[in-house]
Amino acid sequence: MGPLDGYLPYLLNRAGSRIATAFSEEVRPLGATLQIWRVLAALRERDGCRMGDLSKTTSIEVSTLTRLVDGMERKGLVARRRGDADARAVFLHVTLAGRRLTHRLVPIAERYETVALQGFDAREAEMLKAYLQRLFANMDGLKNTHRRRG
Amino acid sequence: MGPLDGYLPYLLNRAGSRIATAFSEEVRPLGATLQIWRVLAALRERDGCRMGDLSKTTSIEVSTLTRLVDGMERKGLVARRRGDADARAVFLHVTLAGRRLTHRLVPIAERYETVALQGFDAREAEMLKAYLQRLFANMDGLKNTHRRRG
DNA sequence: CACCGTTATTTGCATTTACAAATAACTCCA
DNA sequence: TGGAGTTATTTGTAAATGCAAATAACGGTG
Repeated sequence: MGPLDGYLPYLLNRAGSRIATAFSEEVRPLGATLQIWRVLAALRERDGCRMGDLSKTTSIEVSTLTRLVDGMERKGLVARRRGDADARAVFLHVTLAGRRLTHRLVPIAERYETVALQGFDAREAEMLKAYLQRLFANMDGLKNTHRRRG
Repeated sequence: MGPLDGYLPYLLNRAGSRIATAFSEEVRPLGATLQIWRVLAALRERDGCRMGDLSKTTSIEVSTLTRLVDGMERKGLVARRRGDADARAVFLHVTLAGRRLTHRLVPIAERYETVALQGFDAREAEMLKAYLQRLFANMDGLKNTHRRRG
């Protein structure tokens, strides 16, 4: 065990990408991808949200999200709807097909959560999650610090 | 706070990508990228390791790594060396310029660790790291399960 | 030694990604 | 009302990515 194993961003990335690739591989036969799942999961939580919000909750860059949503629209999973109060905004809605796909993905996602947390008792799992929330909040705090100061 | 905030892979990805983008942005002026840092960090721990090992420790897909290393070689940061015992293997070595860049990146990386863990006491930080190690081990356990069974 | 299956790395190619610029629509204020 | 400055999304374009196929070299066996 070298110094890397004590370096938090490394541990974070290692764990995250391991889950990501495993999940991706598993949902591919369903015609889904990890990014598609992220969008569907976000919409499951709040349907009809705008591109910008979706970008924030999924951590997918907006321009990337645009094209991802293009594809999902072509597949009939979601539908864009221009805002009527504010015509700049675009609201994204899941379609029936999208909901069906979501229903197939949810149990897989749940299983991954279970597997990832194997050997954790409830208290430990909660602590890990709370730590990750705090970590994120810390990073969120200095958002744009680097650019804005210049 | 919706169900997503209790979903571990989501929290992991959110925290990880936030750190990743912030770090990337910061090292860009130095002519570095996050991926370059990952390679240099891995080599700092163990110089002269093979492409395959490097792929594992950095979580960068081998074919991606090949091209990344091409670029780093062009920049004079690393040097490939064909194995003499096994001519299939390629061993990667940091050059002087690579070490110099590493020295400039290390303090930045350390700062990110500090910022990410702001408000954590030593015990909490250690627990978080230990949890992430366990999480990774859990995922590592079922590596390739999906494909091999077929 | 020649062949076969395996392993390490690279290459081909289509897709995904990100930054920056463009577009479109808003708000505010003179 | 008519800019000026801002915000939301998309598009242009170059680079990064990942899968699958290709290449190269290994180990063992006949």
